[in-house]
Amino acid sequence: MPQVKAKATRKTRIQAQNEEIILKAALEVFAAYGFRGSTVDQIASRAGLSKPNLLYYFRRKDDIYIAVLEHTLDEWLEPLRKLDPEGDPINELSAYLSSKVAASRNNPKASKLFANEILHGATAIGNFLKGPLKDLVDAKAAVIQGWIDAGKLNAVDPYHLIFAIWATTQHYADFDVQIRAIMGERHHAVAGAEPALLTLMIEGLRPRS
Amino acid sequence: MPQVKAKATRKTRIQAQNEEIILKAALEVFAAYGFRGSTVDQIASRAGLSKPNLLYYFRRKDDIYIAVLEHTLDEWLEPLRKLDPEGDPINELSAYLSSKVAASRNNPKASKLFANEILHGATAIGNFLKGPLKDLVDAKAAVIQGWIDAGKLNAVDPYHLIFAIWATTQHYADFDVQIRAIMGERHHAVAGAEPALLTLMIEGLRPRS
DNA sequence: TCCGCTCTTGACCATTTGATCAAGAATTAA
DNA sequence: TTAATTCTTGATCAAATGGTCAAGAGCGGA
Repeated sequence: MPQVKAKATRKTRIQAQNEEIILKAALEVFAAYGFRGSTVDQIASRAGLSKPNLLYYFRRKDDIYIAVLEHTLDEWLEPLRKLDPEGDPINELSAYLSSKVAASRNNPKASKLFANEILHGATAIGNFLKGPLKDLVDAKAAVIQGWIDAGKLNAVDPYHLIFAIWATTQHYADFDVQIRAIMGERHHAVAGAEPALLTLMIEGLRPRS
Repeated sequence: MPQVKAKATRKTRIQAQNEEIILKAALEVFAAYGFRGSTVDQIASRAGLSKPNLLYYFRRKDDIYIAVLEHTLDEWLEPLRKLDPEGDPINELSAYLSSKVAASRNNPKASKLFANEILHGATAIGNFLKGPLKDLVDAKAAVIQGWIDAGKLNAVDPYHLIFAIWATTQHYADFDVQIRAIMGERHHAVAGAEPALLTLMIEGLRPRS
């Protein structure tokens, strides 16, 4: 599997338009069935194009997949970037958690796409994980550690804290089928998730006397 | 995709032995590549059998998959079953979290298998989710709510609390590639996860004066 | 209008893969 | 030992699928 890589060419109007349609269709299909489980025909069909026509814009199935990932990686990092070292720790982390819950609700397909990719070894975004993502997490973990050292937060390993926020919030997108099976369709599970997670992570389970 | 269903027939020694070998091989392959991404040849090869021979024991690829799921579902529920209404709430929930962390470390393949299955719509275990799993979660959520009503726990929706424990602990199995990319191979991430998650969920982030 | 370039597609190909089958080898019960 | 049953596999099939190609349709700038 080739790695995500930047690419730039001039584009026709039709080109830009069709590529957008294709990427949208591909995100839906890849998110639902994974890379191996998706077929070029499926994507073409959902995009309203013939298979050869789709392959005119993206010569290989891999290329479509890479393009979809590229298209979504940046916005995925955005919430964490906003964590402000100057802000109030509790407020900042609450805001981060809230924005991740919102992302799971507003863009569950992106979450599922990444979950699939990572679950299967992250062959396409390995460099992204070890590069930009690691760098960002290292930086923000240092910020959190600073807050802890200043006595503004309980001592919780910053990396595991970040993982916990990722895990709990993305869970509502990735495992929605399980959540709906347990809570029923009508409970709007994601809506209740935000206050529950905020209370849990900020106040903890042990009652404050 | 057919549903998980019980089945009983008398078994030869060779039969029992080969079925065990096959299920072990199938778990490894399905966990790594998902249902669609795995091939019968792969499983047969890893089991040390020819493809027709494997298909002599399980007539369809679906049957192997179902059998692997069946084989793992029960033990997956076990930790939650042990949550004791008579015990101390903090101790009970700590023990549950710890046992889930241990499960992620000791049997990451089972975790990945389920993650894959649910991520793709849980077509094979839908009835399991809506039946036994939901029943168990409902029961244990009631227990937790009882603890909250008795003032022994902060008021956190029990369902979301259970989801949070699932999400955070299984994350270390399902997203291990991402965690290793960020923390490096040598950090033994899962080892550090347990104390971090315990502190986070029990004490919370806000310092207790 | 005209010409070159972009876009579209039906037909087709090669490979992969789930599944079958007949025939022979190994095992078991008498 | 023998006969029935179970187990094993090489050869093979049909369907699905990623990808190609040549030929024609459509578009845009001169």
